[in-house]
Amino acid sequence: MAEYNFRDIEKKWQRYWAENNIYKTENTSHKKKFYALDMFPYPSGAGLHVGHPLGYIASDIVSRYKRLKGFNVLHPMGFDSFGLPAEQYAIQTGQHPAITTEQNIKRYKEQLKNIGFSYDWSREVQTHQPDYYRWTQWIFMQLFDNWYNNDSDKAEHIDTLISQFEQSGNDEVNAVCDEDTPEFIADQWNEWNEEEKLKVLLHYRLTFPSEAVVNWCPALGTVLANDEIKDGVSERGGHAVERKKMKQWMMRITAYADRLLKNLEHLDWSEPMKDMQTNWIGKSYGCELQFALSPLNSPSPKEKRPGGEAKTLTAFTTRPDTIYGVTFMVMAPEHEWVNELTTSEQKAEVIAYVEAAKNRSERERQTDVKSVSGVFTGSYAINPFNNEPIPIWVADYVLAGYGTGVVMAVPSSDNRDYRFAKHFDLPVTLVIEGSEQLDDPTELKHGKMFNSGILNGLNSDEAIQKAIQHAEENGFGTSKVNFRMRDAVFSRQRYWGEPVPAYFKGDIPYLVDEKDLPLELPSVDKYKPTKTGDPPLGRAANWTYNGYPLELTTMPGWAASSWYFLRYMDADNESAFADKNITDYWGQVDLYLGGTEHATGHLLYSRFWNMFLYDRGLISHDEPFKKLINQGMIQGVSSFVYRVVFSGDDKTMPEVFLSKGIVDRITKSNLTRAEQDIIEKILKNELGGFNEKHNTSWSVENVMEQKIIPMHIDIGMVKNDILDVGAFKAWRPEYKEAIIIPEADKNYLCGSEVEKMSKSKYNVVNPDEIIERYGADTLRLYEMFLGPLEQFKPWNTNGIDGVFKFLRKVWNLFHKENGEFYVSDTEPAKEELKVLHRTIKKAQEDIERYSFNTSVSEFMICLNDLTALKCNKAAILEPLVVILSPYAPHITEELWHKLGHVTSITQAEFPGYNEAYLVEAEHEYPVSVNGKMRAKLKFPLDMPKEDIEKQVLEDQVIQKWLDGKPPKKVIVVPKKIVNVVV
RNA sequence: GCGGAUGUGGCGAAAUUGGUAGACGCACUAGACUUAGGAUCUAGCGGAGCGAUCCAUGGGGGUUCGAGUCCCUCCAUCCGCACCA
Repeated sequence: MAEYNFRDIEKKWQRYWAENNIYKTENTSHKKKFYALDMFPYPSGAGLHVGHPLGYIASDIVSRYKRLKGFNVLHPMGFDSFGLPAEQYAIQTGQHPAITTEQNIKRYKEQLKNIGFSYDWSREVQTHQPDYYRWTQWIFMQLFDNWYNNDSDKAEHIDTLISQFEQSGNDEVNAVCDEDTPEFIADQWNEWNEEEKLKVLLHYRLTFPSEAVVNWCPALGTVLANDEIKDGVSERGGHAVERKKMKQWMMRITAYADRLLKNLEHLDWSEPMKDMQTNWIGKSYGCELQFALSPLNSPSPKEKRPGGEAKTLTAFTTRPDTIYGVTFMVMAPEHEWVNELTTSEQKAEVIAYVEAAKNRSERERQTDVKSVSGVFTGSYAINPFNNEPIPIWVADYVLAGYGTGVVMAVPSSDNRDYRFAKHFDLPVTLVIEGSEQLDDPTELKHGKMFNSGILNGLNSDEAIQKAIQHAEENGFGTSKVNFRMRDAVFSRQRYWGEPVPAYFKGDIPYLVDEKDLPLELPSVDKYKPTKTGDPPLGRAANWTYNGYPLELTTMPGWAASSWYFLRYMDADNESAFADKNITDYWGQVDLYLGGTEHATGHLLYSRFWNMFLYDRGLISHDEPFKKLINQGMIQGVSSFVYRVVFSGDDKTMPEVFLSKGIVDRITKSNLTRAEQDIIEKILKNELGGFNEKHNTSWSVENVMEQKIIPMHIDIGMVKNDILDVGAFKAWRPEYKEAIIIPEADKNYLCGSEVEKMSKSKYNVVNPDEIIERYGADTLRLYEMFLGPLEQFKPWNTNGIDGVFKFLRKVWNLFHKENGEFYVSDTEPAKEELKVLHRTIKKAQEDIERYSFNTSVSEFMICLNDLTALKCNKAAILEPLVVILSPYAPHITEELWHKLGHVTSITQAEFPGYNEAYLVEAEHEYPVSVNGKMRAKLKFPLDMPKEDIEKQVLEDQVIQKWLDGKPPKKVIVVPKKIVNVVV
């Protein structure tokens, strides 16, 4: 048999592609463009595992396919190279993070090149390089110099705002700004000095420094974004996170909340992904209602509050229709009026509660959502609809950061309010008809209102409208839209990130001059925070600008990744982040591939920045990613051994490992007497030796009394769940003398579990191993064959032989025993052409709908058919090689050249299929009676329905099933089925 | 709690608008060639039955001549958000 020597073939073509710049893409072309993009990786020290290339292979297939279809394809790759792991390594070793980062990048690139991707490496970006982050800093500066005008509904340069201030103050300015922005008139503005003016402008800038409550992670010494936290601990490392007030740079992403939401409609993204972003933005319609305050400690509405001023408490609600059901109000413990509204009698209790709430970490608050707690302030507010007094409480189920931090509690329709009312024995007023019949009235959300004054008889939706209208007319409420999304914190107390190009004169931030970009990372002696708690940049000597101190925090990870897709278009540009003509040519990313984990991080921030650049006329599309596909994660299959854990800290304890079967039976306590004897015998034996050597006196009883815990071990030591005991004992010095208790058949059985692939779980499968053994083409085909792209699936190599065999058979069909290439020049038979055109059609349709697994199957069927026909004709092979090339570029390139084509396959054309070969003159119809298949009959395709019906009814088999009865009707579906209805 | 997804042989999975369920591959069984090779080829492979045939797409119900596919309901698993008023 001829040898399919994938190693030589793959090396040969990878070199050829590189030397001849086969995949270099031009920025101008008469061809239509196609932009296929992968989410660029963070180059971690562990290298690529088999999960990473899944999406890369899919996008590479699409890229190669599109090239063959005559598109000018942009298919780049780069590295998101600022990040925490490199920094932590730097802290431990003192080595500059750039060194590790660049080593890792080198390794990643080697691995990527081995798989045979068709990237244009001349466009590579590395976000930690000054020539890249120079533009990240530049975009930051643009954001600083812009404000959001609600009237034009876009970002505008700050100068337009200043000129409005000069003419008419900020009364008529409709901008997105801070809540505490002062009101002023033109005269005031014009009298202010520069410092005062700049201070006011900070309320409007799209990026600005601010005192913000942030997620501070003491263990990492940095601030984390909400999406970097999972279950109250940091996503990386699982360290505790606490709430802390700190000076931070912020990004006014909330200005874009509405557009980020609305644009989702037009994006070709999966529904779950859109839902995730929709929920994250969390738009809710409702109104703010003002509740006048009663005099302290008095439920009477009549008297005026001491001090005269009629203060009101504002609450946000989505259900103003239930206003007559309000029986109390609740403020967040952090609310600024808590003190003021607390009566002297309640003071002690309230202060204690607020203190306790403050000290409760976010984590505790989150995990403990069930328990009800709160305290009465002693004050009352007035329901503006019926002038009833309502007691004001403080409770931590109300969040300070959402709405106004005050809730009008309607225990009859909100479950949390209901539980609160039950717990503190507060009244419940029903307002929706039918809720009186329920144990829990809050289960009925909508219906006809009653007990509700002016809203009586209306249904909920009408009542909401009426209530808002009533409140607006009487001046105690306005309709209001609320968002769950907050402004994004843009500061990290780290070294390994982009320096923020801003310096301070006193409190006022100024931008560095554009000509001084990039503002390069300074060198520091250590990568830790300073003794005074400043970020690492505080260690840099002369970290100043014109004598003023520069910002010490660096940018978060999402800064660089929010615009890298634009840099690929024009990666070497030194005078702009990218040339407008070029970004106009490439436009949107036509296909973006990456994981779901970026739904509320990267994919939201990059839409925000892109939209901002669009507003400023710097690019021509307001959405960066037209089509998004989320490839599923490839999980690892971890192996476990079961370790007996001795209580206490005795250094002389033996290491004992029990086989899985034994553990299972011990935990179910149905170990048979015989089995127990065997275990005890082995243990006794082994322990004897151990005791003798270490002069200890462990007994079988000692061991059997201990806890057993599963422990991850390297999957390389396990085959078919059976442990290689020798390898295990050699794995770690402490296991050299381990006592291994196997099953009755002398094998030690390991447990297994499907988990995320990670170094710490010892379950990482490296693609290099697969390539070494089967070749890159097999790896590519196999990853696609594994199942639907978007699905999560554990890695297993069980089926990889089938894919490898397929490639070898392709090879063998066109080679003699001695390895000589041979194809026949004879005209292909009709049957052979049919096989070919069916495959072209299927493969094309499958790629177009991103169903790569089915197209691999189609290739296999094609090969089986050709083998059966003994077809090795050049006229069949040539188009076949082209359609297979996106999947297995190396072997097909080799065959292409053997056919005598001198150029690379990239310049070939994807062949069209010919319907004529697919249409059969006769079609075999399954014939069913009442839906059950009973016979197969052949009819010419153009035979009229009536004739088919007639012949079907005359058929003996069908007559048998009709059993003499005449049929009610006959349904003929062309090219599908004939169904006789009795 | 809210939102979303998935459920088909021993396994990974096909079935594009309702139309022969299980394509293709793995594993397994038998045979051939060879003869101690993890090679290749041929055949079989959801369950029951000698068979015609019957039963099978998480469970139950419905629409239809016909349902893996559409509707209702329940169950299980996974993911996202989580006291958002």
